[in-house]
Amino acid sequence: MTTGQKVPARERLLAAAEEVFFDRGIRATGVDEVLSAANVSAASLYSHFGSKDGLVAEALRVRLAEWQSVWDECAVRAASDLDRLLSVFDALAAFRARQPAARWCAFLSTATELPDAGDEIAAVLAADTALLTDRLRHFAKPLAGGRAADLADDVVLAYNGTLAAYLRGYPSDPIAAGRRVAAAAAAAY
Amino acid sequence: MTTGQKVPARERLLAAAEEVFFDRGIRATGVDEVLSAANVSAASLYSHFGSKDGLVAEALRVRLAEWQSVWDECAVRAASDLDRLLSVFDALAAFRARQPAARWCAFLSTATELPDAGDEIAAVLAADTALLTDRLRHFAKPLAGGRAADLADDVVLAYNGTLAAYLRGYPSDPIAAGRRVAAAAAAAY
DNA sequence: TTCAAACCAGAACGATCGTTACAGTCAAAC
DNA sequence: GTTTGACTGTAACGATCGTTCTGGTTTGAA
Repeated sequence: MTTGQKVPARERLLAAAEEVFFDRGIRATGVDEVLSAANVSAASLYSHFGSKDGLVAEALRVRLAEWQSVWDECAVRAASDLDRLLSVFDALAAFRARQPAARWCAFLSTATELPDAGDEIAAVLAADTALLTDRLRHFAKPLAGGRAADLADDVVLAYNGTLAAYLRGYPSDPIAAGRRVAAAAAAAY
Repeated sequence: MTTGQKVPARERLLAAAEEVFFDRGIRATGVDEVLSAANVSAASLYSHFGSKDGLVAEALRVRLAEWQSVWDECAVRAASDLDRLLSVFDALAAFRARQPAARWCAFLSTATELPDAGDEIAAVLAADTALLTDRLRHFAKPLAGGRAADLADDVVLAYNGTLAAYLRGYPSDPIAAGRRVAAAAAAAY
């Protein structure tokens, strides 16, 4: 079943951190829970990441890279300009399938839980937003021309709404509703 | 300037709680900060509310009542069926004008910060969502008829997106973008 | 065999947290 | 004048937190 080669402590830590921090909350989860979930000693955590915040920051960076690659695949598979614009919702569906227990969005929930987060963490959150806006503006170009930035704003807003819908528990099918709203917005251009 | 009559400790506590909890975060703010902001002793807090969570719950109840009354005023002022449906965005603008420092939505941020919140707190969050869906379904009736529930879902999603936009810092004018997206969704019915 | 690196378990640290206890002050009601 | 209730400031409690320290085990290369 398993490959047999031992997974390094660093990777076990990152996997455990993604699970417990983003499912159960960063502040709600003590370092000890991460350590026992990863079967790792405290010394390993602090030698690899320096602090709890350091681990959070690295876990966010990993997550952003994975999210970007999932979105990549979905975008190239799009059959039309509109599908490409809306591929962010397909990517979200694919991304969430890996971790159904996730509360909602790791980046936005971190922004809520750590309002005074250091520069390292804030930079990842900013990178997520930058990725989102840059791509959507690019994808919106053939559909809205000079008003591509406005259309991208609309899609980001619908995407935000989909994420927050998981937190609120309503609407019950966040991705379907988000995609429908984004499509309606695009139709207005 | 002031009326001269002393404000009871209970009200001072609620005012301070709304300020510090919803601006700076619940978990990030210790009880001591609330006490000194309200100029109140610890014994008063615990005799009035029993616990920090009890204070949070009551502050949320107050906030929900105020939000509902602000929305009331905006809804009756609406000049058309569409305006009435979109009045939730006017209400949000009016509500936020009172407390510009607020991070984003007190209910959704509480859901993020306190994933294991007790029944008392969870009930207020559920009541917020119930208020939102019930009203929007009612307002959507003359516009979408039998599909009023679907249109209400779309508006809730756009509303969610507007709130999360404050957290993300994008789009830069969350209310304008949310209203525009919700209007586009309504036009599809 | 020796050495260095990676990792472990476990105890302990200082700080902060929510909460309680104690003793005293003040104003209004009887 | 006394009593009552609301409130105060301060100190302390136990728990939990992030972090560090100590000492030992394993592993692979020199």
